[in-house]
Amino acid sequence: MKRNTWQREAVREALDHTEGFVSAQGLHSTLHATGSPIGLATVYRALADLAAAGDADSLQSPEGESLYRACSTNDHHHHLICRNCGLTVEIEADAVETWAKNVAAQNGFTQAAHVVDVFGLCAACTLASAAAAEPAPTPAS
Amino acid sequence: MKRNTWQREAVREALDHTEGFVSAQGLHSTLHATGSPIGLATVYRALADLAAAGDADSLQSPEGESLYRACSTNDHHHHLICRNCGLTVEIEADAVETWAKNVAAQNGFTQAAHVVDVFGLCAACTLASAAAAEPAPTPAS
DNA sequence: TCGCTTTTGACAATCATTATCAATAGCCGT
DNA sequence: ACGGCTATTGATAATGATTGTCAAAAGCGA
Repeated sequence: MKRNTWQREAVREALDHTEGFVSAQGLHSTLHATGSPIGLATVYRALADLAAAGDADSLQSPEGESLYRACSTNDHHHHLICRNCGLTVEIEADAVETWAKNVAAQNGFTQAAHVVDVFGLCAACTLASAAAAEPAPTPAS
Repeated sequence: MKRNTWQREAVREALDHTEGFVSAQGLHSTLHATGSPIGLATVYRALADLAAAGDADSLQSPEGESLYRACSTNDHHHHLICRNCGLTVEIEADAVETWAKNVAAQNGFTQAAHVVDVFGLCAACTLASAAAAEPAPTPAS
């Protein structure tokens, strides 16, 4: 049976109050900062439960950490993430959803889950990056 | 300066001869199996170099490991991967390519890279899984 | 309220990956 | 072809995130 503990509530709430993605460790830090003496392992477990229950979305940062985000809507959507500043834009992808389902079905696959995320440089970072590249275009020794 | 070592060649070749994705560790094992006394750290480095040079693609499995695949063709395609037996089916996704590009552009993003992979259970594993689930469908206590 | 069961939490274990650093081997200029 | 400088290698330790362990504490039903 699933019991109702303040710890789980705390994690859920902390996640709700977070915009963008947080790592389990980050969320743990946040919770500690707000005074909760919650344990790290518990945060991991709560996060995993939340994700399993569909109340949270999880993805992996390019660095390999698992990031979580509150799933405010039932709508399944994906993200466009700036690899430099972390800006996250929610994108709808009905076309992709359908495509993924079809592709899986056509190949006899079931329980299809898809990883669809677009990483890039947002407008601001594109400019910054271009500017940073200017000063030292000479790799000569 | 970039030197040319047999180790790097070995990694590149091993990757070329591998269909689907391999983890760095897996590739290391494969290399050892073929007799190369190459070191694990070196495999990681070579793989990272290859990826940085655009000669290899990398993605992360749902379990958090980094998987690599040879970028043998200019054709950009994606994969449908069986999460149970590892069967990999190459899939074309022109529609997705276009979609990803558009979405990125619409949000001012540049250098868009997308991670589009579908994980699921292949037909065979679906059957096996269903069979395994049969014996105990009653969760009652 | 009582008792059983789940959950917690501190810590150890695990796993992939990266850093370290001395020894080796490539490459360049002579 | 040779010497020397320096990138690369590789064994191992370090790191860092995540998961397992297990006794103690708390929640929920009776």
